Amino acid sequence: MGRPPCCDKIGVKKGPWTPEEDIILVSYIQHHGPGNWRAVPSNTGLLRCSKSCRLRWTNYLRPGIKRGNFTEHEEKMIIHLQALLGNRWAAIASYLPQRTDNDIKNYWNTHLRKKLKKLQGNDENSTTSSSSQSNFSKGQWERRLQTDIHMAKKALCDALSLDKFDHSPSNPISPIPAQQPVQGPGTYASSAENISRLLQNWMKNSPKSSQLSRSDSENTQCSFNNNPSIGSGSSSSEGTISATTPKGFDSLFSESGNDFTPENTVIFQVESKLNFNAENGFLFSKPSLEESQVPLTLLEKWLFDDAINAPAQDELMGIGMGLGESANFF
DNA sequence: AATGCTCTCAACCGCCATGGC
DNA sequence: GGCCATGGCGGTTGAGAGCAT
Repeated sequence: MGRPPCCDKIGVKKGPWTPEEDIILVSYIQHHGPGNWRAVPSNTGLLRCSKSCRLRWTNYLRPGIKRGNFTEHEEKMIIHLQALLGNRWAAIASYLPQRTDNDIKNYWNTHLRKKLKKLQGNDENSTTSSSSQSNFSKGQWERRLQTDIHMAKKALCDALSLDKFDHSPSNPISPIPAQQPVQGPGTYASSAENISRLLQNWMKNSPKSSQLSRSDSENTQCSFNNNPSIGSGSSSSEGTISATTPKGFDSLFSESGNDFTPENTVIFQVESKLNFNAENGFLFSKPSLEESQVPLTLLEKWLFDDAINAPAQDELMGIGMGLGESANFF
């Protein structure tokens, strides 16, 4: 017998999501939080399979997702990380806040791979199918580990400079080192604007606009009302910062979503290596890579000691293989 | 204006990992 | 330890938009 489908295909809708479906999904998650995807279709009445709901949320509806053109910095990051990690898009995405693995994968396949190919063609380097990949097999796990260690060091170094961190509510996601702030709706999915409009009325009647403080096993949360709760992500490196906003649910998609009051809640998805904790400052969280096998506390201590002795620097672009490739690329 | 081609990216599919029983 | 349900990930597809002819 073959493996049963993830959901029975009868009566399951496929294809593009409508704004109405998006609203239903978002409002459900607003109340229940992401997770238990199996229950989502039955609880919401959506004629979608659980996987589809999860994908729609993680790749499109989730707040904090940056859309639109990739910056040069992001391009470099992707190229370099791809050289180091291969096509492990989820791992790469964990280093690029606000970008989904799907986005990165698409961008790689449609833009960067082409660019690199072209570049390699100019170099008349006959090692097609990306020389980085052919080299990649050698010492693969060492490089991965090295990458993670360097990233972890960098994150820790950033964490050490606590005074640099802006705790003001107007900067809720500043733990993301040297990254752009969470984008407003301008860069949010265009359909979100439709949703936002549709939600205007919905919000007015919304009962006590959805508190999102939840014990979500998937995400690490910290609230900005001095009630931080740090959870341990079971499988994701993403952290979720839930903060309050006067704009209510609408602020998920509004420009001024960074204002906070205790009345309403907005979630910012922060794919950061750091979790802010009002009590401890920062908690270091391991990268989402499965290769982080060392118990975190030991690694933490080691990294911490090392970070103190080593000057903080932007090591990411200068480590591992493929650096020259990346550098020459631009 | 019509047609065909190319490109983009949201969504799907299938496999694997994990956790609970 | 085996089975099952569920979530996560990477590869792939296909609809639609944009562009060229």
